[in-house]
Amino acid sequence: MAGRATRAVRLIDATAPEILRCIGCDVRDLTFCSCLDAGGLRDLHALVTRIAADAGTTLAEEGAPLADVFNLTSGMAMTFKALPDGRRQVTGFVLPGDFLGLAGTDVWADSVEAVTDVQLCRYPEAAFARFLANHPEAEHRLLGIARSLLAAAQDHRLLLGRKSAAARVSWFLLHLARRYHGRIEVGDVVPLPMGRHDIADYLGLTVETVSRAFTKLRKAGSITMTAPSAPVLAAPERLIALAEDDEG
Amino acid sequence: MAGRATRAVRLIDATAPEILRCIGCDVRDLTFCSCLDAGGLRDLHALVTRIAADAGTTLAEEGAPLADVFNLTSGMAMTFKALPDGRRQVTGFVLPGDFLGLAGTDVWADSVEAVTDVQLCRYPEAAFARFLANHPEAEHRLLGIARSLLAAAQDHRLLLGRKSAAARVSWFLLHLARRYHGRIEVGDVVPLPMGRHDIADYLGLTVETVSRAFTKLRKAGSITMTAPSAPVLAAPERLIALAEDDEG
DNA sequence: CGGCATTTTGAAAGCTGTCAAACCCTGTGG
DNA sequence: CCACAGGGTTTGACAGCTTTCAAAATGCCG
Repeated sequence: MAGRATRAVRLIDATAPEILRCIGCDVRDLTFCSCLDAGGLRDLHALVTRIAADAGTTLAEEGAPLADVFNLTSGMAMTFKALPDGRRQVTGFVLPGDFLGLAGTDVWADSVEAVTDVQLCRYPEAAFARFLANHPEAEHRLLGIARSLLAAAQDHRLLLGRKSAAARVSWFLLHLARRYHGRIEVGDVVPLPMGRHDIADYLGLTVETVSRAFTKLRKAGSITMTAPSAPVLAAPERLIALAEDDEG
Repeated sequence: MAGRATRAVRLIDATAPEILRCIGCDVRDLTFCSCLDAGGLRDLHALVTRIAADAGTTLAEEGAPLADVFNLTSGMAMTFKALPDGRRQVTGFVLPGDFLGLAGTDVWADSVEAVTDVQLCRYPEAAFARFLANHPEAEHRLLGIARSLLAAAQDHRLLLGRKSAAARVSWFLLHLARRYHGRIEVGDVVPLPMGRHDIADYLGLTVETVSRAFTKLRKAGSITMTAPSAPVLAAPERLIALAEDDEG
C-alpha cells in the first residue's frame, strides 16, 4: 500500500538469436529448459518477451491475476507477502535463472519487486501452460523445481523457528554466497543489493537487530565490511558454526 | 537419536476390492488419484501394500534412502527435521489422505513419526515413478500437490517469522480445525493427539510457552478444555483476530 | 490406588522489539 | 570541488516477551 511507486516496465527487442541466453539456460544449469531439445527451445522462444525494469519496480502484486510467467536473467528481485498489520515477510530473493509465477494458482502467491535494475523474460501464462502440456519433460522438470522450492521454504522455516539473530544473519550470508559463487571461501564478497529492512523482513527480525548482528559478526572477526552492502567472509568456519548452533 | 523405540510395522492384506479407499481417495478429495481413470487406479492398486504402525513408530528417517512412497489412510503422523543441537523443527502434521515421500529427492527430507496408531498405503518408489511416467495426468496432479505444500510451508514460515505465542497457537488450532472439519464453528472440538512438545516444535516455541498460551486462550474464553488433548473452539472469531494480529 | 509422564505454573534471565538519536554514505546543487 | 540535504545504517536505552530452570499439579495406565 505504502510501497514505492511502480515505474514503467520497458520492453526489449526479442529478436536476438541466443535463445538459450534469452531463456536463461546459460545463466544457471538448474533451470527447467535444460531438459528441452531444439524443437522445445524453439517453441519456448516463440512465447518470450524480454523485459527490463528499474530497481524498486513492482513486478507483480500478491493476489493479482497471474497473466505471465517470468524468468529473471539479470539483476535481483525479491518476493514477499504483506501481513495484515502492514509488515511483510520477504519469502525469497530471486537470482538470475530463477522463475517467477510458477505457484500454479491463478493469482500471484507473493508480490515481486525488483531489488536492482533487472532484466527478465516474460511468457504469457496460458501459452506457457499449453507449452508444458506439449512438453511433458518440461513439466517434469518443473515438478523438480517446485520440489526444490519447497525444500528451500522448509529450510527457511527451520531458520525462522529457532535461531538467534546472529545465527540467522550468518546463515543468510552463507546461503547467498553459495548461490552467488557456488562455494564458501575466505575473502569472498557477498553483495547485498537489498536494504537492511529487506533482510530483516526475510529473517523475521527488525532492522536494528539485523544491524546489531552484522556489527557483532564484524567485531568477532567473522566478516569484514567496507560498505554495508558488501560484506566479506573473513572466517567462514565461524559463520558456519554460528549458523548451525544458535548462540551468538 | 534419543527418540522413541521404533516398533515393528505390520502388514495388512491388500486384497480388499475397495481400491479407492485403499489409495485414500475417499478420505479426501485433494489426493492426486482422483484424476485417474479406472485403468490408472488398477495400475496404482497393483503397486500398493497396506501397512499399520503403532503410535510412536518412526516411519522414515531424515536422510535415509527413500525406497517407498506412503499415503496415510488413518490416524496422524508428523514430519520433522532434527537440528544439530538436538532440538527439532516439526514441519507438519500428516492427516488421512496426505502423501509422504514426494520430496523428489532420493533420500527423505524429513523424518516421519506416527503420532497415533496409523494405517497407510505403501508404494515402492521406483514403481511409483514408472507409474507417474505412464500417467501424465497423475504427475500433473502431483505438481499441484507439491505447489500446495509449498504454499503451506510459506504460510507456516510467515507464522514463524513474526507472531506472538498466542497468535501461533490460535493459528494452529484454526488451521487444524479447518483440516479436520473443513470449517470453523463454535463448539467444534479440535483433537490434539500430539503432545505439547510436538506443538511447540511445530510453532517454534517451548513447551512452557505453548502451555501458557493455551491457558491464556482459556482464561480469555476463546477456548474451553476438558482435556489438554481436546480443546473446544468457544470464540473462533477471537481466535481469528488473534491469529491475524499478533498481540495476545 | 499408586507411579510416571505430561502439563501447568512460578520466578528470574536473556534476547529481541521499540523508540530515539547519531552517524555514514550518496547524490545533488552551488 | 565542496557543502548540504536525505535516506539508510548504526548505536543506545528500556520495556516486553520468550526462554530457562525448577517445582507443583494433572492426567493416564497398570
